Amino acid sequence: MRTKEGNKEQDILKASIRIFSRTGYFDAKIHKIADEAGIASGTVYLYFKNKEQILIRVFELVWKNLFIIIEKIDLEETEPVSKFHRMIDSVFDFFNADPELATVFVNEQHHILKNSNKLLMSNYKKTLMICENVLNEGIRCNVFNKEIDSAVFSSFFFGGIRYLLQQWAQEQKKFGLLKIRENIKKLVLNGIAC
Amino acid sequence: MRTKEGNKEQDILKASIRIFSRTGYFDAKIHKIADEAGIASGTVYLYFKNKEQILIRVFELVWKNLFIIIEKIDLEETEPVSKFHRMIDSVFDFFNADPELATVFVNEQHHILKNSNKLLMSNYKKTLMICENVLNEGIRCNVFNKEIDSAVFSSFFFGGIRYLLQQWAQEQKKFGLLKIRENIKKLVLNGIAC
DNA sequence: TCTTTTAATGAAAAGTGATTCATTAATCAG
DNA sequence: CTGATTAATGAATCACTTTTCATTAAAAGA
Repeated sequence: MRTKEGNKEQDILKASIRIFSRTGYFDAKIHKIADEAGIASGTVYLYFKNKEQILIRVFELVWKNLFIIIEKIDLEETEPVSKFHRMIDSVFDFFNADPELATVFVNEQHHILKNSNKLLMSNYKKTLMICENVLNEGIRCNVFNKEIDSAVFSSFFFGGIRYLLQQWAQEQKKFGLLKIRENIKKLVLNGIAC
Repeated sequence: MRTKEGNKEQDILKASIRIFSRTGYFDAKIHKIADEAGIASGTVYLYFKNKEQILIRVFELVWKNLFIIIEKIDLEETEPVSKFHRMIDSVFDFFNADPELATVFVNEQHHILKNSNKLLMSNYKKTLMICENVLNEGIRCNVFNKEIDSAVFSSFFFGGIRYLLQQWAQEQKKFGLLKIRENIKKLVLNGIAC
């Protein structure tokens, strides 16, 4: 019998991320993705049920990886402030390694949240929960301000990082991610007031 | 001759915001928008060249209004910190008045930035510029931290607010916008560290 | 080598929804 | 009341993409 050569599923995912980041999900045509992956358009359907499943798969993988990263840090560190530092560093490292993935992650999130699947949402929520807990831990230990609401903080924080990543990945890339990272840490920990 | 009754352009815009916020731009069908506006689908094309122009119009109006609001404050206040407070308050007030608009604004921004038009971009950039200048002013007056990069700050700040608005407008609405607003001010000005 | 089995292809079908435009409705001026 | 003018309609068209599937290609085992 004929055997599969290479890993077409991987190829399709990689090609999709490239095309999605360039044109956005809805302007991304299966035909283009297939071209980019070096296969025929019909072949895509041997590996994915439909176009939407490709996007869902991308997000599944992202949130699975983010969860693994964040959970590891949560278990390894004890101090809320150290957790905070390492979590930011590693999220930035993760996206730094793949700017196109960052763009897709940022831009298509709302589409995903509508048509969410359970596996994905579970990792998404678990990850956000860990972050919220870090803040609550810090408040208990008296290293974080009692008056900050952890839910509001998490949303603001994630949203801010999302947008910065978008800016960085999409066009400018003027400022390095390292500088961004340090600025955020400073801003969040100490505020902007002198 | 027959005369126009009511303001169908307004009706279409209002209906579009409702439909866009509910389903997202790409799943929003002209047919549905027409239904919601109480007109026939063909009528939409008497007022807008195509579907995309409706979305662009929505963003034009938002950024025009935001610019007016922000510029007014910038001219009226002298103190960077007071500017900061009033700007946040009024942006929140603006979206508080129309949660559906907030959702569209947050979710479809990336689509707009791709197919941008000049008028829109001009107000968008001018508004962001004012905000960046407020920070720079503050740094000069020694009320804001010298080590914060104003471009990074602006992006983070806007992104954070965008995401919070989305969370608030879309589903939960558990936390009131007022509480969110105060939390953000505190967080940004003083950070989370004790 | 020949058969079997699975992989891959890409032309064509099916579906979709944006947009057009011939037609109808309403209003006004004379 | 009639003709002229503009507004509105919505069925039909058109453009376009996803998805299917009959066909072909490649590999493995006999």
